[in-house]
Amino acid sequence: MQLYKSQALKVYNSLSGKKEIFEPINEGAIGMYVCGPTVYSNVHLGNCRTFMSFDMIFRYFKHLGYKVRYVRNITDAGHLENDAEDGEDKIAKKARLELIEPMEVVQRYTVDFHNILQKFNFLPPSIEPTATGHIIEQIEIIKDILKKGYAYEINGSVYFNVPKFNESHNYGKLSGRKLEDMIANTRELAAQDEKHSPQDFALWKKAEPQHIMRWPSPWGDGFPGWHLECTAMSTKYLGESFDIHGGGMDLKFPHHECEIAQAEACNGVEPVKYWLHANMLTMNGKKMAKSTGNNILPDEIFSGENSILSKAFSPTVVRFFMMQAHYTSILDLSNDALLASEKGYQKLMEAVNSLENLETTSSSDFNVEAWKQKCYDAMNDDFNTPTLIAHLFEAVKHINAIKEGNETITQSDKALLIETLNAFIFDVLGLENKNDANADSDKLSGVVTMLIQLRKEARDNKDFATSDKIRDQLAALGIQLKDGKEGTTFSVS
RNA sequence: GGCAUUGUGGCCGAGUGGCUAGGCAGAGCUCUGCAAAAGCUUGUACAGCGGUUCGAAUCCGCUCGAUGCCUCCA
Repeated sequence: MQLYKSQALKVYNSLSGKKEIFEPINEGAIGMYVCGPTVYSNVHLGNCRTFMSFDMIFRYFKHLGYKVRYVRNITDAGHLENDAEDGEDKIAKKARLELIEPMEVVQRYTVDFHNILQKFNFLPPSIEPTATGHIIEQIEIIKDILKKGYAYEINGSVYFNVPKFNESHNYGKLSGRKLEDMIANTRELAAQDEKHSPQDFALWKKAEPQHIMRWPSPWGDGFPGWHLECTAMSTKYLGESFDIHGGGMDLKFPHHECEIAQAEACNGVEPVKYWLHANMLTMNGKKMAKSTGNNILPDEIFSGENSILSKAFSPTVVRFFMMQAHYTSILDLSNDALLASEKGYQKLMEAVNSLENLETTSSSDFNVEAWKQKCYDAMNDDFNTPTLIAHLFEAVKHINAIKEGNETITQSDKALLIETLNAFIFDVLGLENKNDANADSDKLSGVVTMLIQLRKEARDNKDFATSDKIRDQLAALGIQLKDGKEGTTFSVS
C-alpha cells in the first residue's frame, strides 16, 4: 500500500489563504509546475531557496508513493525589462552587452543553473521545458484568447484586456487585489502607452528592427510576453487543470495572477488546484535580488570567497540551514546562522554514522514507531521541515543515550530507526552525509592514522611532550584529533 | 498611498487557547595525563496598549516596527 493512503497531508493554498487537505485531481498522481529561472545571469542563493523548497516537496510526494510529473521551466526568452514601449528582452539585453548570441547567454547560464542545483543535491524535474521551444504553443493560445475576445491587437503587439476579463471573472483573486483599487491607485498615466488600460499585459510584443530575439507570428515578427510561456507549458504537459503550481512569493503578482487570467480566458476552467508560494531569502534583512545587487552566489559560499561569511560552507550545510526554516517564512542569511547550522548538521551526522554499531537488547526505551509518526505529522503539516528536524534531534538524543548504555533498543526498533532516519534525512530533506571533502584523500588519511598511532604509543609511555607535539602541530595544520572511547579520529577544517 | 505577510529568549527558528519545540552560543557536570572532541543537565521569551475568555505568545482591536508586492525579480 502506498504511504499516502495512510498519511493525511495538508498544504497551505495561497488561493484560499488556508491550509487544505491535499487531494490530487487524479488519485495517486500529481502534476506540479514550478516557475523556473530566467537564465540571463548566474543563479543566486535566493533563487536556490525557492527551487530547494519545491525539491523537498517533490521528494516528499515521491516518498509518499505518488507518481509525480514535475515540470520546471527555463525562461530563455520573452522576459521584458519593463512594460514600456521600448521594453527589451532580458536575454537579448545581456547578449547585446556581452556581444554574444542570445542563445549563448541562455546556454551559459542554464549550464550554471544545473551545476549549482547538482551541488545542492537536487532531483531533476520530470520535464524542463524552455520558452523558446514553445513559441508555437504560445501563439496558438494568443489566437484563442483573441478569438474569445479577451485580447486586442495594436501595432503588431497583442495585449490581454484585463478590464474585459474582470467583467466575467475575478482578476486579482490570488493576490487579494481588486481591479478598481488598482485603477484608483495608478500613480501616473504611463506615457503614451499603447495599452488600453495600465493593467493590461502583453501577450505578444512587436520586435523592433534592432531586436535580435524574434519569431514570425500572425501579427508580424515579435516575441511572447513573459506570463504566457508558463500557461503554454503547464497546459501542454499537465493539462488545463492540474494539482500544484509553485513559485517564489514575488511572482504571485502579477505573474501568477496573469497566468490564471490567461488560462481561464483560454480554457474556461480554474487552472490550478493548489497554489504554493515559497518565501524570500533575505540577506542583511533585505530581499536578495539580482537587480539590486544584494545577493550572494552559491559558489561564493562553497569557496568562502565572499565578504559576508567568515568561512566556506558546504552545499549540504546550506541545504540544512534552509530546511531549518519553514518554506513559507522569510529566512535571513547570516554568518552566525550558518555556523549554528553547520554544528547542528555535524551533530546529526555523527549520530547517523554511529547507528549501525548500536547494541541491541530485548527491550526498547525508545518508542520508535510513535516517533516515526511524529515525523510524518510534521511533514504532513504543510511540509514543516523545522519541526521534522526537531524530531530528528530527539532521535539523536536517544541514539546517544543508547550509545552510553543509558537506554536500550531492540533489533527491530533499531532497523526501523535506521530506515526512518535515512528516509527523512537523505530522501526527503535531500541532505548528504559528507564529512569534509578535503579529508577524502586516502594518502592524507593514511598519514594521519600513522601519526595517531605514534601519538598513542607516546601516550602509553607517558611521553606527553611527544604526544602533545603531534596533536598541536596537526592542529596548526587544521587537522583536529578527537579522542574517544573507541580510539582517536580526526577531522580536517 | 493600496494590498499582503510578519514582529518569539544572546543568535537562528517552530508552535498550539491551558501541557518541553529544536539547533547554536552561555553556564555546570562526565570523560581525559592536560586539553580538545563527544555526551549529559540547565536558565532567560513571546513588540506595546486595550478587549474576549476561568485561562492567550496563540482570538479581536489599536499603536509602533519590519518585510514583500503594486515596474523586472525565486
